[in-house]
Amino acid sequence: MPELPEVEVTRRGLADAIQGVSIEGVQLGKPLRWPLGIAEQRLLGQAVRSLRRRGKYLLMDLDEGLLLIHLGMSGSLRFAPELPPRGAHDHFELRTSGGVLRLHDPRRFGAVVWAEREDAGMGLKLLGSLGVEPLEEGFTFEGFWRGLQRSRVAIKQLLLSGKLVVGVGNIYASEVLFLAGIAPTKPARRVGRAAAQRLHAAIRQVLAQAIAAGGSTLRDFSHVDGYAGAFQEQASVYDRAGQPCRRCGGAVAQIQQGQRSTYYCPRCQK
DNA sequence: ACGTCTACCTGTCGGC
DNA sequence: TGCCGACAGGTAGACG
Repeated sequence: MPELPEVEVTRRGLADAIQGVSIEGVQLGKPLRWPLGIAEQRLLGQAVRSLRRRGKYLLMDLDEGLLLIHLGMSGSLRFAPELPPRGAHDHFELRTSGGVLRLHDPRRFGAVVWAEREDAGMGLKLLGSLGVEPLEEGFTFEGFWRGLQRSRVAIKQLLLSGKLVVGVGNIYASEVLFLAGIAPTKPARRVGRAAAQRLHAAIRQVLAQAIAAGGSTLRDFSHVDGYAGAFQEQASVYDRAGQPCRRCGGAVAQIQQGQRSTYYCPRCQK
């Protein structure tokens, strides 16, 4: 579920409501990817100051330190005055003065980790080597171009790695390469300047559009999968193996790259 | 430093 | 209907 757009949509949906609430209780379910890293007691009484995002991590600033929240493959967050009784896959919960924040994550690849600061200790470990934010000023074409030229890996895998630019997950990697007309297997350093410009623009465009679409379908957080459904109806190639390319009519191909599925149109992407 | 692979976990779906 | 393998939106950490 969560690539950058979903995480950002989640952030926007929660930020205003959660700002200023104070933590009154902490409930843990089964272990997530890492331990919380702080005694639960120390969170009690702390106020939530803001909710930010870095890559696919949510950063919840507290009076002391911050919580890094990652949704992994299957995580979703809800925040409401009251929630139904906790289920088998609800593995983290904060009871606050303004409602209950709950992480639902069946596969438990997600994480909630406390860090004293975002640029030290666990914060640095998790956030320190992330690439630039695709929707911020720092994502310049020249920087992107230099990054492409430094890498010999297939362009799809470079995008997915998050080392150059964060937030492009497995769905959007296929989608942006289709939009830019670049074969996913092409070594990054072999992508030409004009194609790189198309790709740079496609990344911004696709992610921004997805956020806008997610914002409209996920606004009330009652149907958690609303966004994924909406996006996949308009996907150009993702999960469309064998179906006609929307541009040329040829069959969409599916291959494996680094144990992940990639979809593309062999005729439109060179 | 770079590229590749493994591991973590549960649910779902297609084929037999 | 039931079982079984393949696969799923991520990424740190280990290894060569």
